[in-house]
Amino acid sequence: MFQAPRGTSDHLPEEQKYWRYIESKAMEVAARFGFGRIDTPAFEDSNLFIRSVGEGTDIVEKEMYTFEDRGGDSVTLRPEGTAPVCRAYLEHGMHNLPQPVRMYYFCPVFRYERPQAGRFRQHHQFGVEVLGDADPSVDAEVIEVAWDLMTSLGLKEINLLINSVGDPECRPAYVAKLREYYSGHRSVLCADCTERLERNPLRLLDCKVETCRALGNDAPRSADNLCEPCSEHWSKLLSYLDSMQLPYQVDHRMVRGLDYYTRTVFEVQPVNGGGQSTICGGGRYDGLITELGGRETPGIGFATGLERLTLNLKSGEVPVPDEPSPRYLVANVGDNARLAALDLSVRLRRAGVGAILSSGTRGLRGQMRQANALNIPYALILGDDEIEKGEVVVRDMHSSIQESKPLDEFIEEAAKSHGNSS
RNA sequence: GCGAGCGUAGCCAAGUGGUCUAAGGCGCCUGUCUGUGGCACAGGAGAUCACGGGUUCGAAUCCCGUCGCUCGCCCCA
Repeated sequence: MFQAPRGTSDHLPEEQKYWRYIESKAMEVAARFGFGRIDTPAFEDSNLFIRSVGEGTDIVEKEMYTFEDRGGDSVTLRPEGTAPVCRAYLEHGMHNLPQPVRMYYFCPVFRYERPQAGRFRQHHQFGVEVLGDADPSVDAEVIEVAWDLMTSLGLKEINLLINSVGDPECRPAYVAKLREYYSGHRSVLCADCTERLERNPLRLLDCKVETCRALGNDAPRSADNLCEPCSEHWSKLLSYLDSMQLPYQVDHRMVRGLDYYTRTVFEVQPVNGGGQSTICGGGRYDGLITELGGRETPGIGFATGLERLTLNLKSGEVPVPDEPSPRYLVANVGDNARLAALDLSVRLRRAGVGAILSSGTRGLRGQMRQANALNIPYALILGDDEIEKGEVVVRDMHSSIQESKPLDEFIEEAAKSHGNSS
């Protein structure tokens, strides 16, 4: 038997209500904030991601689905959503549009990782990007989009964490300072952190080993070591967030794994989250567009994982509306009735009304059971008697009240009311 | 990539070497109710016990490998 590849999963019809729910809320929020949808290819030139995400990152080093196509070009299944959007911005000359350009996307993303709860090799993201405006009010707006989405989804017990990681002006000095601080405590660092000290000192801050955590408390803080412009950006952002009354917490330990982030970074995490709990992450990337060969263009965005959101909706017992069932099930008894039932269901559908033909190989009893199991509000019954009189029995499955109606009259009424039916 | 646990019908599961031609529950189908659902009762279908190999007179049960899932690390949505 075949099974879905490791780390991938099927989203069965019974799961779809969560996806529809998230998609509809996200599109609603995006529309409210003036974002336009963009869809980009599932794969891109490999160099796009190597350049943007960063050569030293785990994503590029060991997680990309990279292969040579039949023409000999190296292509990569999209491991994140921001770089393709930036590529599209450049390719289509969007700097000629009114700035900033606000876009959102839904897309699958692919990373070759070890699967775990909340971590997959193919997962799906909703993300937004704002390109062409460096003002901290844009940061505040994007953070508001993220928070607005989380709260409109009905998620509770979540934290909004923000930090500033500076820019190429001030970050090197900060990293050096950090390295110096930790070097003084080399003897108590865990093995991983000793390694990190050389490769990526920022990562020392979010180590989970107790002794390293303790050191992190007194470590130099990024937000205290910003250059003048970054510092001004940071303090303005904080004042905007305050006036917007967003319940943020500054987290000096938060660093993010993609090289392109500058200044503002933020995440949304469940209060009682485990290892892979971040449900939303993003930040500013003012250097990314130039890295991809464009003129200097600031940008900021975030992405959320639909699978993780779904997990949180379920564990938080957030009520999610059911997918609508068809309004009618057409039951039938006897061979003549089967044809008449087929005809009736066709006429209803062509009139825009949801109807399914029940399996006539079952008895009426079985067909009623089916209507009940499928949560269909009305059963229509056709038998020899009804056909002879040109009528149909309409049974309200909720109240169990049923009545005979002339067939044509019924179809006309059904067609008329389908717009405002439940 | 590292460490650990797990894998019995669509789902949840009992069973830890012979009594397993594998219990029970949910769901599905049928009947009681010959043209009427939700309840109840009865019956039925559905499992090469993840896959492959080994040990043994005998394996769902022990051993090895593979695949997959889960948890922690790493990383991230």
